[in-house]
Amino acid sequence: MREMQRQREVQDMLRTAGLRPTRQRVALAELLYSRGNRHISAELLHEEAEAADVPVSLATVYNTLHQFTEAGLLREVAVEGTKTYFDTNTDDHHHFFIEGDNRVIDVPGSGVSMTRLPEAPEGMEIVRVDVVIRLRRKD
Amino acid sequence: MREMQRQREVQDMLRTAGLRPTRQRVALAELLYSRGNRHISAELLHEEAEAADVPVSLATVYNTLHQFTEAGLLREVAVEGTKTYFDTNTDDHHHFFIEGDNRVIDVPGSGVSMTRLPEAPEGMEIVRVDVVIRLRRKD
DNA sequence: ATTTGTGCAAATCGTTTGCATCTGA
DNA sequence: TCAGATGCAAACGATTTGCACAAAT
Repeated sequence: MREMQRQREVQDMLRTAGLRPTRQRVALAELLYSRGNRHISAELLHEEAEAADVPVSLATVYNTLHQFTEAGLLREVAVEGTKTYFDTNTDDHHHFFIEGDNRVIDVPGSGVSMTRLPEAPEGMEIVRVDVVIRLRRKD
Repeated sequence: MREMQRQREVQDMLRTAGLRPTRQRVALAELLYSRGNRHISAELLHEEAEAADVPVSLATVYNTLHQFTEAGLLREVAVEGTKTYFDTNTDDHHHFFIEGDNRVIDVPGSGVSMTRLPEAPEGMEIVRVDVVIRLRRKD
């Protein structure tokens, strides 16, 4: 069935990234990548895993998210606040952040463009430019 | 002397913002605003206060920073990482973030400009746009 | 006098770490 | 076999909170 098919894909993805496809990693990867782009916190992913009958410790969820990030399968989103979000979309793109319900969503298409990026200071190079558009519910 | 002059200015600033000019708040405001624009963490401000012989508890530093922020005297800078930075420059401007030494600095002038800001999703309005340019030391 | 702010210590939250135990190649 | 992964619980750092005390109007 479809289930096994997806597992194999995920395993290959992990192997390609140089990560052993363990039970937990495969399960987490499936949760992450089987529903389009997501912006998820460690805690929420942990809950989803439990709900899906995949017992994983929170520590392992953190380890896994960081490994995926280093392997280029995820991207950390720098939003203010204490929580860290991981984005399954690693392409160059920007984010809306909804104050209040603390949700992160992608800016569709290339809705932002920058003209005149400033020069990096002496001896520095630009790693990435993050744009976060803070939103509030209109009342 | 100059010292008292500055105190009065700061007291007025606080009163105008609707905050009682208490000993601690005046002292913290002086530290914040007497040396040009700063990007400072609660912990560092606390240390500076101690060093300046103004005993303030860390809790009060946090309270004060948040009150100043609500009053529009400060702006929280959304950089990833656990620590929160407060910026004494509340104008519209963007930031460099130096990975490694976790420093935040202002992008000078209006070195960045955005064309085509995306529309806010239905029922939402844009509060602010934060741009963080991540830098790494060139090797 | 009344309201508002402060200090302290304990509590909380998200995240990381140490280490003994398991598991996949 | 055995390097590498996992789970657990304890450790951690930053921030917050509750409450008795102190200071500002």
